[in-house]
Amino acid sequence: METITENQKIKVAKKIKKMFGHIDRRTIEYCPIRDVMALASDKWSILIFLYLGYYPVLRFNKLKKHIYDISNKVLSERLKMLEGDGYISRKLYAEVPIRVEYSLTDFGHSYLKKLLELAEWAEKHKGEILANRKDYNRVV
Amino acid sequence: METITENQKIKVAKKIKKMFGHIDRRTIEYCPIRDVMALASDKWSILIFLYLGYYPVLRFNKLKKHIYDISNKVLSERLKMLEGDGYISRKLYAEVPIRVEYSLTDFGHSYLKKLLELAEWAEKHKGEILANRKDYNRVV
DNA sequence: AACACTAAGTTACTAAAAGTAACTGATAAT
DNA sequence: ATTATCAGTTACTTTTAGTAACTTAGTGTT
Repeated sequence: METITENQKIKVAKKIKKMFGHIDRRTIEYCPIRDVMALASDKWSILIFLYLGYYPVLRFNKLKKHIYDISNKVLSERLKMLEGDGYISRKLYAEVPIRVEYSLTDFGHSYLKKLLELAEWAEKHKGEILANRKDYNRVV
Repeated sequence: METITENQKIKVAKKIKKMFGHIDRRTIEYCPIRDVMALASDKWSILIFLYLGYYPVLRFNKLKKHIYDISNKVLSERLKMLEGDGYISRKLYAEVPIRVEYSLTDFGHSYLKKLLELAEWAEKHKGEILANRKDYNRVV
């Protein structure tokens, strides 16, 4: 694992301070982490971002087939919310049967770029995690 | 918003492909996104990471006070899981009353570094999101 | 003409997860 | 003797997620 110096830890703490201002007040007033990330870092949202980053345009059922174990209900909800926050665009073709195409907006791509780095970290470190993973019902 | 070029989009798609191999098979076999991120990008986990990045050592009730609206139950569960996956270390002092200190491991700091970039993105773009946010019960 | 078929969801229902509030256990201070 | 502390746990309620059947409208099949 890449070692992290004390200096880097201090840098991170400063960044968090800068970002939050007075960190504790921010949680109560308005917290972008809670507001923005709750949707955008949701487990299903992440997969939607990644699949739409890989396949530029996907229809509802294609996306569902890729994620394979998401329900219509939740996929539909997440797509609406992600559309509502501007990450995703939805194009409706009034054909028969109906056709709907989903794709990332530029805003969505901007987010995905950052999200991907986190995903790459996960991919890189999955081995460590699985090796270390312990039953989390500790004794003491 | 920073514009994203078509070239950058293609780069992202390639990275995703590289990361997943054949993306669809991976979801069914073992997917680090699902496994790792489901815990580490959870809405409460994110706050735990950020507070432990800001305050290097926190006791249970202090952490709870900072996050302020997390329940004992969920905080306890998340801490166990994050400890189990190696992000967090837990030091128990058999004093009276009992004292337990939580802090990030180096592994946890390594993850936080990446997570922070995503959080900074959220902080930077929260205005746009709130301005664009639409009631997600669309009509058509 | 009657029937199944399609895509993109919605709906009613059940199961799982999260939130709430009271409780635990050992000790020290009042 | 009562109250307080800390780090949780437990039983119960509420919210969220998962399941499976249904919808809508036109097209192709029998």
